Amino acid sequence: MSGSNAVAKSGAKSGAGSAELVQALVAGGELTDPDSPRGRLLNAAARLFVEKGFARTTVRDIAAEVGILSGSIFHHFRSKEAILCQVMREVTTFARARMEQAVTRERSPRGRLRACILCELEAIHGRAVPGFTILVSEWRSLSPESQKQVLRLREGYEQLWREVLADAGRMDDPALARRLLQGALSHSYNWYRPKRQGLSLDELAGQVLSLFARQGAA
Amino acid sequence: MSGSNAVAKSGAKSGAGSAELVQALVAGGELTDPDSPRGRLLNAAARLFVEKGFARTTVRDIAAEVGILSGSIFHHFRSKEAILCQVMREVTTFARARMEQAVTRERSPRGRLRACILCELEAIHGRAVPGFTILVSEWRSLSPESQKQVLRLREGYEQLWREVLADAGRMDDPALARRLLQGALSHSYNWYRPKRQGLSLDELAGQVLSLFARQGAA
Amino acid sequence: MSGSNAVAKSGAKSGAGSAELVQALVAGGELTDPDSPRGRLLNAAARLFVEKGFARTTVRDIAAEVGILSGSIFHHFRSKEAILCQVMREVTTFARARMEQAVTRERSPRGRLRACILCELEAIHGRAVPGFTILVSEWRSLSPESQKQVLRLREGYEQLWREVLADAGRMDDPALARRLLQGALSHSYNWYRPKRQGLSLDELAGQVLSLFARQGAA
Amino acid sequence: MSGSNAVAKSGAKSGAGSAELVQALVAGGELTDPDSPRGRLLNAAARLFVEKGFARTTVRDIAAEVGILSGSIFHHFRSKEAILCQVMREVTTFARARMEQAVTRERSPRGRLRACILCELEAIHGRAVPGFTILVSEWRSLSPESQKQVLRLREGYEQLWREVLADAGRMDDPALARRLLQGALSHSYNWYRPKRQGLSLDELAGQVLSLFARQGAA
DNA sequence: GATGAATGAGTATTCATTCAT
DNA sequence: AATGAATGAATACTCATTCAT
Repeated sequence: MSGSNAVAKSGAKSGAGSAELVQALVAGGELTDPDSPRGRLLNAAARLFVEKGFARTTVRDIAAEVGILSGSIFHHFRSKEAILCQVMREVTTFARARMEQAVTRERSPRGRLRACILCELEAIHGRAVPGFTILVSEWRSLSPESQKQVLRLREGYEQLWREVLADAGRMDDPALARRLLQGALSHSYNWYRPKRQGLSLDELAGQVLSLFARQGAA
Repeated sequence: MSGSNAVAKSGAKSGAGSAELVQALVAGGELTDPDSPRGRLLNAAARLFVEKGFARTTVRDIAAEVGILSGSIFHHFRSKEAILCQVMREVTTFARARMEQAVTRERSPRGRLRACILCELEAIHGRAVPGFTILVSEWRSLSPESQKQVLRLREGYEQLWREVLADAGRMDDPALARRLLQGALSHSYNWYRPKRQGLSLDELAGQVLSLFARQGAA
Repeated sequence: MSGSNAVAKSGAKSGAGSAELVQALVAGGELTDPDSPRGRLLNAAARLFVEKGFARTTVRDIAAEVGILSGSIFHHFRSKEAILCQVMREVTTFARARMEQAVTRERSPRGRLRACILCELEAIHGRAVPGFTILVSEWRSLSPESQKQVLRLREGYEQLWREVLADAGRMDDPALARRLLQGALSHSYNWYRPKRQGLSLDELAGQVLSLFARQGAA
Repeated sequence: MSGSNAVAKSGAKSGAGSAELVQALVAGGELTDPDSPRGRLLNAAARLFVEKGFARTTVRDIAAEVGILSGSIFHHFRSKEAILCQVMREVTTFARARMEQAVTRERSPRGRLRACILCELEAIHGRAVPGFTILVSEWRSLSPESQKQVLRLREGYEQLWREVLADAGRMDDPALARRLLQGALSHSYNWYRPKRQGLSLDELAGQVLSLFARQGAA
């Protein structure tokens, strides 16, 4: 999903090396080459789904975005829903790989938790991986079968979160904490604007961390 | 919005007296009588918008739900969007009145915060006021003009939240705290099932409170 | 059809005495009393049909114009088309009576022709009888049966025109002349604006007369 | 607009060479090729608008006329009104080109006036260019913006008329004369039937000419 | 005579999808 | 792989008309 250029431009700390990560995943067959026609289609769709929502995005919109006609899309994807599904799969794959990388770099439990928070915030706000928010916002637009596919891929991502959370604090229930955190973070898409608030994502991550794990555990 | 029967059934602690609240608001012209044709339409629409989303709900669906034909809907509302707007207005009005009531009953700052959290959780999960979640999930389905109308009504609700938050703890930024909390709570619609988790809304409110304001401030 | 007030206000030469004419026709059962509910309905409908066209005028529009609800219209008329038909009948009846009156007053053939032209221009431009233009513009909105009814009433009006034309000039074919004249006059509804052109209807009648019967015959 | 076959069939004097004229205008991008799907749609729409009126013609009617389904129309035109607008534009373009051609052929002022009259009569009665009458009859069905577009194209046509009129007679006001003439001619659509009256369009043009410019000016 | 609610057939328009070229 | 035309079912919305109260 992630356009290599977008990654390059971001310059975010945990985004360093994202271009290489994409290349590796493409090479491993886990991601579609963002420079292929199919990859460009996925990127355009992801952007539009985020911007206007799945139902309000037409295949014509997507086609126009990459400069082809709507009919031609169906040479690449069986259906509009298949595009959404693939976007979600690739977003999930990439977000997971990226978070694993980020977590590995950190040594303290609290540092790892902070890395997870920042990673997800960056994903939500389109640093490196456009389309992450639709995993939540368009979940119901997916057929049950597609949902299962994506859930399988998502498993590891959530597992990692829970381990980091369990490790980081004295919370009784890491799964619950994850859920609350997920809601808090994904909702930030609706209000966070870096320019307007004069608050960087990194700072926001810090605030979230201190609010959720205030007593300095770990 | 809230059908008096739904309220009666809920039996939730802070829901006590909701039927009377609805009656008072209807009498004051702030709410549509849930037993009028228009009110039944609003209730049905709210339920469907929550369940399937605004875009995937057809006016036929709504009409069928109350046993009329689709064309007849436009005797009561100018457009499908006007229904969404009115649902949001009434949900907002009711949620605000209900939270004010609940907050008034509490004496300690922490008690008031807990009351707010519980109130919003109950709203989200359809105790007393079906349709609360679409304030977030379907916000973009509303035209800018309608958004302004709803925002004006929402103002007081958010103001109350910020006051309670500021009062309850040592958070530097009540507005930020509110936003994170709002995301965390509203996302619970996607995962919380009272039966499955063996966790009551009241208990969940407690958990949220302890996570967000752990060190026992206030 | 003709509102007595409109007539009173017009002050046009040949319009003098229109109020009395209306009263006489109402008394004779040929016209609906413009102050009765039915008459007000007909007047409102006539105005709207002229303004927006029959197809684009809804029964709601008509009802709203006289301050009742759309359903109530059907206590007065069987259908929307019945309103159009009745408007046309009354317009025709009145226009004919009015032209007979005007022609009688003139002594010269040319004077009578001029009176006819002025009469029709006044009818077209809503002096005294709103709705005259729809006799042409909405003719096709009428069912064949209704057309026949109106045609029967119109007969005498056209007969009078042809006599006056035959009498006034050396035209070989008064019927043809009438048709050309009718088109020329009725089209004036689309472009003639008394204010803008600084041309009174009376002057316009003069111009038309000199163009159609230039050599001063009669 | 004009199907080449229709032109070929007409055999009217001034219609000679109309097929070539259409071809030239199509080549110049001023007219849609009447054999393209879009052109067939325009032709069918023009005929139906003339026959039943714009409001009473459904897109289904138009689609059925060319053997497609109603939805497919919107592949070619943004809206029903866009079809009306394009019909009017093409009718105007063609009528103007045709009249210029006809006027050029004549040497005397009176001959040129007669050519204009005949040209417009032929246009009105569907010789060579179906849809001309809707320029008058459906003018109000057009949005103000579309009206402006058509008016711009019509400018030259009316300019030519006024020049020919000014040149042909001693009329004080060519613009007024044109308006009366336009009304007289366009109304002929409602009554002229070549078969019934035993009057050819050419003869009718002569009668109109002698009525409007009787004294043999020019 | 009027109301307000409902009907039901009809409207233009949208859009994912198909397919011959 | 792409095009352009078409499909066909669905969409929101309109409106003349009916009818119990």
